[in-house]
This record gives sequence, C-alpha cells and structure tokens, in this order.
Amino acid sequence: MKLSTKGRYGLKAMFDLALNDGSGPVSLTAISERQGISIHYLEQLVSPLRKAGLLKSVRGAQGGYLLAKLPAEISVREILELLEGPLAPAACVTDEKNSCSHSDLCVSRMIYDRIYASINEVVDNISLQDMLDEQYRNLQDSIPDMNNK
Amino acid sequence: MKLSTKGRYGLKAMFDLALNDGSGPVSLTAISERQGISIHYLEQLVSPLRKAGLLKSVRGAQGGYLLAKLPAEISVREILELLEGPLAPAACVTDEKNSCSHSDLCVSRMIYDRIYASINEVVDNISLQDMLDEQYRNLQDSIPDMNNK
DNA sequence: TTTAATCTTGACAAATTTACTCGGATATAT
DNA sequence: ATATATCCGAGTAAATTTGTCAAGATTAAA
Repeated sequence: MKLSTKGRYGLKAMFDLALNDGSGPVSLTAISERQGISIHYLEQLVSPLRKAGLLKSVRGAQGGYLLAKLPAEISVREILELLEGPLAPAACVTDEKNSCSHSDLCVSRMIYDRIYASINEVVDNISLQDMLDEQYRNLQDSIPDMNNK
Repeated sequence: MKLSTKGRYGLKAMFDLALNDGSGPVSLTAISERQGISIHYLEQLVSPLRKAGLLKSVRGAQGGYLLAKLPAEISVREILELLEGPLAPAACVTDEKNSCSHSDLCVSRMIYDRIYASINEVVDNISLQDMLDEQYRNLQDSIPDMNNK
C-alpha cells in the first residue's frame, strides 16, 4: 500500500516548481540538485505531467519547466494519479471491465470503494498552493525569534 | 498504491471463516475451494493471523481454523495491517527512525499523514461482523421476490 | 552560425518485491 | 495405521520498481 518513488518524487518536483513559480523556467538540473533525484529519472516523471497539461516546458539554453496553471489550480490528486494511476487499494475498484464477476455482491469491494473515496477526499482538497501555505507556516514556526517579545 | 494479494486474499479468507463461524474448524482445503486460492499460499496468510491471535487452529484430521474472537471484535484494519504492514502511503509516516531528516518541515509528509489517517478511519470502523451484515443486505437485495406484493 | 544547454524518446538493466510452489515434519480423528 | 490436517522453511519465476544510458531534436545566447 505504498506510493512508489514515481509519485513521491513527482510530488516533490511539482512542489519545487511551485516554490519557484513566477521566476522563469526551472531546469531539471536545479530540481535534481535541490531534491536529490537523478536528472534522468526526473525526466521520466516530468514527461506525463507535461503531456497532461500540468507543466509547460521551455526548450533550449536557460530552458526548463514551469507550472502550466496556478498552484491553487493543481491538486495533489492530479499529480499522484498521473504518476501512480488511480489511488485505489485494488484494481477492481476502477477497472472498466468488472474483472470481479460478483462485484455487486462483493463485500471486500465495498471496503476498497470506501478506502478509495477517503483517499480521494484528502488529495482532492490539497492543492500546491495549500502546500506552499503549509510550508510557510512551518518555516515561521521554526524561527524561534518570531515569537520573542 | 495497491494492496497485495496477501491482504486481499487474507481478508477473503477471514471473511470466509466469519461466514462459517460457529460450525467448527474450517480447513484450508475448504477455503481454498470456495475462494480459489491455493492451499499452500493460504498457509502463508493464515500463519501470521494465528500468531497474532485472530485465529485459532486445530491440527489433525477434521481440523482447521476458527476465529479466535467474535466477528464484531475483529477489524479489517487488524487483518490488513498484519498482512500488509501499516496502510501508509509512504514509509516515513510510520518509520521509527525518521529516515526523512526534515520530517518536521516536510510538507509531503503532512499529506501522507493525512492519507494514512483517513484510510485508518475507514478500516478501523469496519469489522467482520459489519461485512457479514453487508453481505446479508446484498443477498436480500438480489432476491427480487422479496420486494413483491 | 556556432555552441551549449536543455528537452525528448526509447531502450535497457539491476534490484526488489510479489506471488506463489514445494518438501517434509508434526498432530489427531477415525 | 491411515487419512487428513496444520505447520515451517526454502526456493523460485514473474512482475514491478527504480533507475541508467545513448542519441537526437530544439532552442537561446554568444
């Protein structure tokens, strides 16, 4: 029941891009150094995100990647789902073909449906902007002087 | 983000045992035939469930397995967690050692925490008895005559 | 125009995990 | 005894994950 590195690294990369939103294209080299992910592997992650319209790319020297929308308009669900597929605990929940013939009567299936819904409820309601806000709060809390008199 | 067959088959096996609760030991052979899971594989699943005290075993001829508690006292969480480990989307959520050094400041971690909590909220509150109840409702609904005048 | 940086694609491969199978030992009802 | 079970540890083939690598296309800047 773990996310793969694809999802986790992809989310980190998108968050990195959100942090640098508005400062021009960000190269994979820069993301690679900040986040500790190999450039070649990053390329794999970024490709589907671009094709899905979450990212824009700028080729050539000084090129890189940019968010294609505002951070508030990109949800964690979009990102994770693109890289991981549906965040469902079992394939039968999202399979077109009801591979499980007794799907209507399957009690396990009901459980997986509920887990799926609850995961989506969380990730649907967190945007990159929410992550930025959270990051900002964390940074404030970590500076003791801010609470001094 | 999928459960493995260990968790899924294990849950099916436990549900099968719940359906037959009170009718003496159920052999793995019987479960195997009903659920379509190989006996040898079932042995692997059942072993940790027994060691954790969810199941009792009766060895020898006419032996088999029994629920060690009432269906209402066994949650889906216990079952899945025993077979899958913590139902967390990333290891950092449950790792003793904070493998992720910036755990306090990590915004991704916050997301994984929330997903973990929401999954547990679901599986904590479904017991084998709830599954039996659901199964009963499903069976009623599938009998059209029951709603005839 | 040339150079350098970067994106883009696809193939490939090591490492890990999953999903089992198999053999044999032990226990017990009949 | 014998058939029927659980128990236990190894072993293994397939799939997935987690990358690496090479070659080419595209573009910005000198």
